[in-house]
Amino acid sequence: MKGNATIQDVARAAGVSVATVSRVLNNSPLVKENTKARIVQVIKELAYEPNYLGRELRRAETRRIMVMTPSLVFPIMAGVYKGMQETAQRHGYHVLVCSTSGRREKEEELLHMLKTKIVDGIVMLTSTLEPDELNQLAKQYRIVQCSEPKLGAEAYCVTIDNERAAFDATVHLANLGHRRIAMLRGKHETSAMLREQGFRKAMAHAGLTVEESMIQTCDYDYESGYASALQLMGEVKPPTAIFCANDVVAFGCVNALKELGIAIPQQLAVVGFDDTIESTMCTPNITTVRQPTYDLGRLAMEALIGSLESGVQATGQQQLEYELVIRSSTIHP
Amino acid sequence: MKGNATIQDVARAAGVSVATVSRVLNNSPLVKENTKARIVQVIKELAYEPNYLGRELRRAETRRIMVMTPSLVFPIMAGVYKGMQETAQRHGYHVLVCSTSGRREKEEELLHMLKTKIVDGIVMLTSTLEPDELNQLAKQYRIVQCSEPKLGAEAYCVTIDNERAAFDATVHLANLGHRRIAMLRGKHETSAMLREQGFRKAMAHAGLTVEESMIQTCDYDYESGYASALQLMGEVKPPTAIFCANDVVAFGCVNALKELGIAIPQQLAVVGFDDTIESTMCTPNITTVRQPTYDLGRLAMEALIGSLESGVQATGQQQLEYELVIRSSTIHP
DNA sequence: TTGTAGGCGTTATCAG
DNA sequence: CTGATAACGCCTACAA
Repeated sequence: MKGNATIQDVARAAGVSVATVSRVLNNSPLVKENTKARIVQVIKELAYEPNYLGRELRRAETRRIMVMTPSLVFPIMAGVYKGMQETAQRHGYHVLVCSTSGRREKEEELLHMLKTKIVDGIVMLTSTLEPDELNQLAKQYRIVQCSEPKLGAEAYCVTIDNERAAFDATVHLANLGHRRIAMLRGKHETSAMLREQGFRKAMAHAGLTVEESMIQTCDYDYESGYASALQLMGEVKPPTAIFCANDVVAFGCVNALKELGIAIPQQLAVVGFDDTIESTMCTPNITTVRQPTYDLGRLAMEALIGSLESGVQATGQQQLEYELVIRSSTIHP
Repeated sequence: MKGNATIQDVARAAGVSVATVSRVLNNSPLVKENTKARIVQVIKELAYEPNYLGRELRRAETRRIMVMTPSLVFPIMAGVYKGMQETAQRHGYHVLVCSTSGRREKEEELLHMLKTKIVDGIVMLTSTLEPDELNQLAKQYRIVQCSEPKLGAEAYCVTIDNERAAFDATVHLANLGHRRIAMLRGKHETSAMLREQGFRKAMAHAGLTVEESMIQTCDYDYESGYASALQLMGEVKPPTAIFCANDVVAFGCVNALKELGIAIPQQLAVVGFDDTIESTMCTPNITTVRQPTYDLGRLAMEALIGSLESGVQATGQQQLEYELVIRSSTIHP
């Protein structure tokens, strides 16, 4: 198996210099139709494709952007990816979605691709970095955050107001007469913390007390929701409502509760987060907080690309509107 | 914002040649501890990171592999990705998972990364290429297929025996006494075709006739399953069992049937495919065909890496064992 | 309109 | 052990 053709081979075969071939490759108008045609012909014959490593090294840019995600299978990401992809494409950039699986080690490996110039910049949907590590990184490399803010980090971030969203969701439950409201929160995410704050404020606002056993930490998956619900219902004074970290967790709760013979929403109400397909797949359908996923992705990408073109790191926070979508897991139709 | 340091800068600052710095970078044993320490120190001070474009251009390899998938959110992929990732890592390769969203145009864009040397090879979980296009490509570039074979393509492929799996699933339904069995099949995938063959053979084997209206084409998502079920039940002689393209589709069916007030499995049985988490989330739990996802990924990756190291394109087919997992969507507990 | 030549950052060969 | 120096494949002044 022979190596592939290079620009030299094309030049030789076409009887021109590499410069002229390069011009054709980049459709410079300075090439005579005649010779251009000949070169195009040779390119086809040799099945020549330019080696981008050479081009990118020379141009000192790859026009590739990495999207760093905690998981390839987070349902909420679908819309975010779309917003990013379409935006990047519009600007002539290519997107690589890479998963850290939530592991620091994997994240460092991915950041390495930024540092070693394999990508021009990164959109972070997750990070295990400390705020000052992130600030340090942002001095030399282009980074923006999306959806999951890092408090104290200066890199641009677009999110919803997680605290207020959680506040609203909790108030919704309180208004329905619930007094013992539990919360299943994520572990390390900033949003998890902000939402807990919102939850606590809403409880106080409604004149309700928060029992610490009613706030549990969970992973963002079905099994975790299932197990946590069993745990909560095993308490001496179980809740009558559960506010979940996301829709899949809520789904897990619902199924656990069903198996316990608990009627939803009559005996117990469940609220999810994100408004992903799972909230509709579940019976009963899940009341949830809808995030503007497409715009989250779009704005993050626009900020990054702007930063790349201007050469100055993007900063600041931006908050988009969310919507509480009420379904039958909290209100009996 | 100044450009980042290069190997030259390091060499200058450390008072050595670039060659020596390069040796340190690649931990050659030929460097005196002394000078090595000094260089390492300078590297740290300058926050120097090698530019991989330069390295890869020189080495003529990137040690990156692309995994081309139809969708980032296909649940079945989770295990496949894992098998690939771990295998690649073990061999010192890096994996990029890229989605075509099922679009030819996007696929070509990704193949471009192969042709332009941004990745060393590709594992295809999907393709819109014709067999001979694929064969042509495999002459110049390293490609393997996983899970979704392209009939007539010579590139290595690892799968399960889709026809036999569908045969078994259908026989399972026939053995339960079902005579009007419907099938929701995928659109373009080879596996969809093979499974239809298996379905038809099983029907014949059980002495049952296949009515063409009982074989419907669908997308691999929830909504499609939901809509298809409604469609099937609207036929003059609706089925008493439905064999679905995957678990999410089966989930959609189940929910549609529930809304129609049809009892599962008493009045109608449902079989899924893949044994993803959704088959357990659904009530009732879904009978399904479990694929050896991890090994599918692992073997595909091993074949590709072997091909990369040997320089000769991998060929041949490999079939792994599957398992029919029987749950309550077909048999009342 | 085309060619020459230098350089992007790295590694590898070959002397010393 | 270390240092020049020539690639790797491409782009782009600058010349012609």
